[in-house]
Amino acid sequence: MIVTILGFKGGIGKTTTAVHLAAYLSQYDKTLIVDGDPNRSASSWAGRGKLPCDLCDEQSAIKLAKSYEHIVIDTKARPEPEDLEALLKGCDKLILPTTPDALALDALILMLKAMPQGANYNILLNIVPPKPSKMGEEAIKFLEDAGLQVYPFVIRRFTAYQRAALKGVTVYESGDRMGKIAWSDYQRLGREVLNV
Amino acid sequence: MIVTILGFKGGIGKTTTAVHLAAYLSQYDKTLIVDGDPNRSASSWAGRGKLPCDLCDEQSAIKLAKSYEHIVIDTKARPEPEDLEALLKGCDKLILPTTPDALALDALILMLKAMPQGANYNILLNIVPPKPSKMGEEAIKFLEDAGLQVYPFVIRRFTAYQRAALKGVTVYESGDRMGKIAWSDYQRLGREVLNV
Amino acid sequence: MIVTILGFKGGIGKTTTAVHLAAYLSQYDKTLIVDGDPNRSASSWAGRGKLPCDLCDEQSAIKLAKSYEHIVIDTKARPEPEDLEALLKGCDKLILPTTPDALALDALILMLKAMPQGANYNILLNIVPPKPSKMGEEAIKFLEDAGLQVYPFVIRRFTAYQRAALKGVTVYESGDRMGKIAWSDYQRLGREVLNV
Amino acid sequence: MIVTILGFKGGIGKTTTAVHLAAYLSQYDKTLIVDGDPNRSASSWAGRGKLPCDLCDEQSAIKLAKSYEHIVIDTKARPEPEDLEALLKGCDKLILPTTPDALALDALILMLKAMPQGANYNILLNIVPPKPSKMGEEAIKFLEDAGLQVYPFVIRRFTAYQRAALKGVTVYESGDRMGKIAWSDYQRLGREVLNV
DNA sequence: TGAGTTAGAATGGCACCACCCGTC
DNA sequence: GACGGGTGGTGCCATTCTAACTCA
Repeated sequence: MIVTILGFKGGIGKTTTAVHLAAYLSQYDKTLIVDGDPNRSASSWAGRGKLPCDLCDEQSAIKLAKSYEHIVIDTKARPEPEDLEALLKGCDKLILPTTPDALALDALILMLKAMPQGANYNILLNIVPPKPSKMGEEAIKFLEDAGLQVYPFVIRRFTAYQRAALKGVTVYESGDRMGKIAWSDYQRLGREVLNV
Repeated sequence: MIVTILGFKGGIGKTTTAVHLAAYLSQYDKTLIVDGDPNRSASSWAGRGKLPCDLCDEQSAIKLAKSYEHIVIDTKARPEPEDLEALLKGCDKLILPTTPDALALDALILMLKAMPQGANYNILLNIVPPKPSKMGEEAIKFLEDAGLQVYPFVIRRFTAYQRAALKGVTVYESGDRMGKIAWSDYQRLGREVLNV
Repeated sequence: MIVTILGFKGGIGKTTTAVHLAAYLSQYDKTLIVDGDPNRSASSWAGRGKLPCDLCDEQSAIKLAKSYEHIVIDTKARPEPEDLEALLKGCDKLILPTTPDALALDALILMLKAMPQGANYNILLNIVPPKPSKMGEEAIKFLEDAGLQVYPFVIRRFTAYQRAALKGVTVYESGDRMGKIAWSDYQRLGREVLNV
Repeated sequence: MIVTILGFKGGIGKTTTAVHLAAYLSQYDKTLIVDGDPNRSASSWAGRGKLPCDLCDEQSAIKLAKSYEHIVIDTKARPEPEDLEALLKGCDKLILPTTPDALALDALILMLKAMPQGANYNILLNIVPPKPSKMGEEAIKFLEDAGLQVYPFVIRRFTAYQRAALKGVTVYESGDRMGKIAWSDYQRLGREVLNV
């Protein structure tokens, strides 16, 4: 399965999503992360420690692809509208992470106007403030009302992710107290992705 | 005074910084925000409500500039290295907001390698988690150790900013409980900017 | 019990009455709202949030009716006189909400001339201005003097109803400050309806 | 000038608007109210007292029209979409009163989808709660954001209107304490109508 | 008829409490 | 395991304005 993580702007946890989804998939089969981001964020993550899956850049991806069962592609931010069609064709599943704030949601809806009908994509609410806040549910409701496909669950905000990035590992292996709890969010996403 | 807000990646509160710094400056003199971001984030903010200062795009900026005492420029993310020199010459002060996480700091240091010596810039730690967390101080220490110019204070993370963006006003006028406290962070920044 | 809410003109709180009476009845038994209004007001209300009872249109009503203990029918405004007899036969109780202003009362009396003798109906004064105003009592006295069957209590006017409609819930669950007080009016109506 | 008052649902002050706008126009020229409402609300109003302008039904309107400078038409509620075009052609100005609650606004927007482009119409916020409430401004903002033509002022809610209807006169002549204040709202509307 | 008084509704402000993340 | 702090919810006070009553 080829999963593409697409971000329309920076700072919405695109790389974190790619790394942890790949980590989940690698529990079941050989998985490769393709770091297509100009910032090389995923490579920077992996370079600090040891991820449970392999990583390469876009150039090497074509050659390596045939050896892996699952491929997670971390694309560059702000794709041109003409790239959208090609991105959709080149993957089995397109995941669009976003933060639940107004500016990000606006930019997301603007970009999705160029999305072809019937595309196999899903919006993923990311970096959602902890429970007293209702931003996550409100954002899901807002996007659903706009007729968009949104995952009915969210990835919560935890400091553990930043600490994991610093160590170059996943939250599950970060040794952080909230690591297991944070990991459960990505287990939920992983189950959803594998069921399709 | 012309202040340029430069972001090397998205989601680090560039627009929030531009809007609130301009709001601070407008207390003392006529201030203009130039929205150079391709997402038109500042315009989107202002369009929802009423900001205490005027706003225009880059094209109109040249004509309007002479009528304003202070100009705050919200640039596009990920400038090309060759743009850096021009940006520095075109302003009195360059502010580079960043979040205190490892990935953002890495990208920032990477970009600052292309920065000319003696440039009049300052890094601003933004969206810093609340006090039990030491991320803000650690990031400041890390950047100072790397020989970079960092403001010795930070802008804290508050939900009030997102609510203010939704209403199209500054946190000070958002009526939010933490609005005044959040505003005090930008007062600190504003004082620092005006003293130079 | 089948309760029909009949309005002779728009804007007299017919849908609000149907929704809240159904919510009261659903505390005791399974209740269904039948949205017979061409504007689909009740459906619009329920579509915004979550009502404590089910809802269907007139076509589905026949099939669903047997599964419910109580049915509240929100009819279309301005029924033809020949529909009156059928409406009366098709329910256990007919409630005619009206506002306490002269124009609405005139139209109501005009319509009730076509009402058969001995019919099991009751007029409900709705959207009554707050207490310094005597419109509610005056309207009740006026209708009683005209020999009509009027409930001896009223439903007061509150902004909470509009906010509840916006949220798609009942006033009791709207979280509004006056919500509980407004709900007490419908509790009074509900008790009266169940006692018959 | 021929002004048509069109209501998509009942209870939104259509007749009150027709009567008071006609009263305003009759200060300057001979004015006729055409009572096209099946409830004969305007006739009921006039029948109780004395209005400063004449009144007739739709049948007599054609014959009487030539003797009057201004004609205000009170149409029936819930016009069929195919009537819209004819209504627009048959008048110089179309006024659509509405209350500022969510249900009425929804129904209004639904109806305006059938409105031809470039039509000379204006929405009038009517029966607006007194000042601590922000419903009036919010409704205006909501309708403007939807791209509709709304008058930038509102007609406030006053009990004086109901008392005036009972007496069969305008609020200005009702002797009510708030009568003059209420009348000023319709003066604002009348000036706007005559300027066009 | 006009002015002052009182009751009640609606918004906005502030203080208090519960919950949970994040550090020690 | 304990503490500090942000976030949301509830309840209370102040303000403004309508609507009715009373007095001159």
